[in-house]
Amino acid sequence: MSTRNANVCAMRRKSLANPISIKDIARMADVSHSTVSRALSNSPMISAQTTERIHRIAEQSQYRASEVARSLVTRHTRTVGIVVTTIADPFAAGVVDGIEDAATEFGFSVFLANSNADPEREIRVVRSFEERRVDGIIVTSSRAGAIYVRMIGQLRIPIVLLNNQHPSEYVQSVMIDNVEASARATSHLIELGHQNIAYLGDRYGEQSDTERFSGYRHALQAAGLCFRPEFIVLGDGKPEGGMKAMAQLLALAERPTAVFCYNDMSALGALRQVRVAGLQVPGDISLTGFDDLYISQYMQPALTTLRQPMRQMGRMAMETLIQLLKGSASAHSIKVAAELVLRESTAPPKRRK
Amino acid sequence: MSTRNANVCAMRRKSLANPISIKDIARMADVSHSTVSRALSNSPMISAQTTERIHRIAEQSQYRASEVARSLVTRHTRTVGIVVTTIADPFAAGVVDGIEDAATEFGFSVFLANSNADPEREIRVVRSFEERRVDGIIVTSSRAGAIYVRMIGQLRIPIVLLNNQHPSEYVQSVMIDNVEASARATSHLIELGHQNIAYLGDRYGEQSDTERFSGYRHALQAAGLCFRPEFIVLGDGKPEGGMKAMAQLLALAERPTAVFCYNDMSALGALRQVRVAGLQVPGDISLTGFDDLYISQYMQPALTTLRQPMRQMGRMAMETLIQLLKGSASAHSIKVAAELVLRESTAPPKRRK
DNA sequence: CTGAAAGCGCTTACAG
DNA sequence: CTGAAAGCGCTTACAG
Repeated sequence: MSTRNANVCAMRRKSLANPISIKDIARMADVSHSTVSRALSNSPMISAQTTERIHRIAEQSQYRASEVARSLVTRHTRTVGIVVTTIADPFAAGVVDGIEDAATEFGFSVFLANSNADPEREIRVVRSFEERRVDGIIVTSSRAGAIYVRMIGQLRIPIVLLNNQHPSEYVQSVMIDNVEASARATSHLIELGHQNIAYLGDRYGEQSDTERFSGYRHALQAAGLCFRPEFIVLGDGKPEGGMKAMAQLLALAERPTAVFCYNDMSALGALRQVRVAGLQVPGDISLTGFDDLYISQYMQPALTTLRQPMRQMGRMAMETLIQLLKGSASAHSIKVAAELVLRESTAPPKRRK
Repeated sequence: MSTRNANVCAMRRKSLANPISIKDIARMADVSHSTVSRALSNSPMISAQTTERIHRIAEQSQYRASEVARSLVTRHTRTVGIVVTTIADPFAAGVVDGIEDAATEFGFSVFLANSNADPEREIRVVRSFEERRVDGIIVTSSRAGAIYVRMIGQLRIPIVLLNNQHPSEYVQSVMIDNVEASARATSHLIELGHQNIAYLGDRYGEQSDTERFSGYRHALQAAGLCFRPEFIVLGDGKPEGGMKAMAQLLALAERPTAVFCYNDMSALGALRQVRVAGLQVPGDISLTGFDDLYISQYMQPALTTLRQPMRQMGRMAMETLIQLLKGSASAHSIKVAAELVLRESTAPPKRRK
């Protein structure tokens, strides 16, 4: 680098690194920096006149108060840390959208971090949030085990878990009511006249899978329908796995007439596989999903599914956190009900027995 | 609240607000806090012995260095602010995923904020980022006008724009090459034998729409095909608008045999509308999209589209920012090529003229 | 109503 | 190799 370039760089760096401070504007206004600080926060201690004058000067000189300096003395940062598996997952994105909305409303900024489903990375992320001195943490759909939850319980930072594995009793959480919802969707299928209903689950042993499966079984049992092990088939929560699992179902001597899918992504794959096999939904097979992703209403046929109110859930998590920060006691665990959204992918079976 | 509760709250607050500091561990180790600071950053000035001892003590006492205090003295925060329209948009989510990945790699944390396409809110967001003293800002797909871009150009914080309206020459940017890509997709349709190709655009006057339309026209012109105004129809970038726009096309006396859609979401709606009309894709009409969202490969039929490498683009934006921070000059504007992904939604027209 | 002083938790010259 | 001192940009008792 030439000397001239080096100089330019140095100048540039300097200008970048030295925003104007409270002292600068104190000098301009010919008052102490305490007065500036008070005026800028509209303290009643300062005369209306000086307050206004200082505001004007601050405005003109494009002054931006340093939140980092302020945080050091106030001992809070007005930030939240959010950890998601990956923000590319539409469910996570919906939740974060809701959190961000509420956070902004309360004057908080949000740190976002992906765990990539890697427990070690998740721990590093939480650690970095501690160092950033976030006021609170929200973790979404973490699969990190019970050990980790205990660790997190010992955290000195308030935390709220959203749709997490093993929320434990030590932390606040907001969870979708999986078993109730799944039972409802299964009952819907039964009421339509289906007797051979399959469950297309998730092979990764998610707690949500266990719960949804449980709701499915309850509904079957309540209706006096027998449980058929060959109707239980496992995907991976994504279209790819849904296709493979559906292929297994289609290969059966006696095919189910309806399939309850673990989530919408699985249902998308299942639907595709049915088509590949030259069959129709819901003509030959009815399909239900879980989540109600934005695209599900545009699937062909539009998907009947259980709607998780992602944005509201995110909002609730943020609001719970705010309560925690204020020290007011609030519900330990919020269960939210999914809404059954009836669309085109479910219909009565072709021939009743 | 009872007195007892109040006490509990006070204790709790205290424990939350007072993490252990460098002074505490200095006391434990019986050294000065300067020594602790140096040992913790593995300064060669400190003996291996003391360094190790201090590390052990810090570990045991769960010490977490305060990034906020550190930031105050080092004058950088190792944070980036990202502004997206809404993180619920799958394109934004993909980009943020890439940014986050690269950021973590470089030891940066990311602040995320939604602008909700509201210029005022966008300005507030940027302002809050300034106060947070972020080291840099990345703005994705902002529609905020040229005035705003100028304002942002005067910002003392390095900024990089991704797929933005009017990037201007004052700021770094990474942009998809819309016109080249669109021309390629249109040419693909032409090579298949289509002569009546419609353009289903976006009514909000996005620059990307203008550019994609331009690529479409270039390709038509290069092939000597005449441009038909009635084949230009406007959606809203979402399935809903795609449906309506496609309905207009289907109502035409002479229907197009292929439709180039502004983006995948529009194509999803268009596809649905074709189905509603009892027609087939690609049998009766070929369809192409833009983006290659995750779901596009699972559409029925799988969508032929132009792939924007969202994660890589996010990564590039972050890397550009890092370069900027290091003061090294880098390309002003990076143009990235979209990849034409051939799938099932395009085929030769039924009857050639 | 205003100012001087102390302090938040670090880093980093400056001494020794 | 280690420590005392100054300072980053704020807020907030304490005086006047």
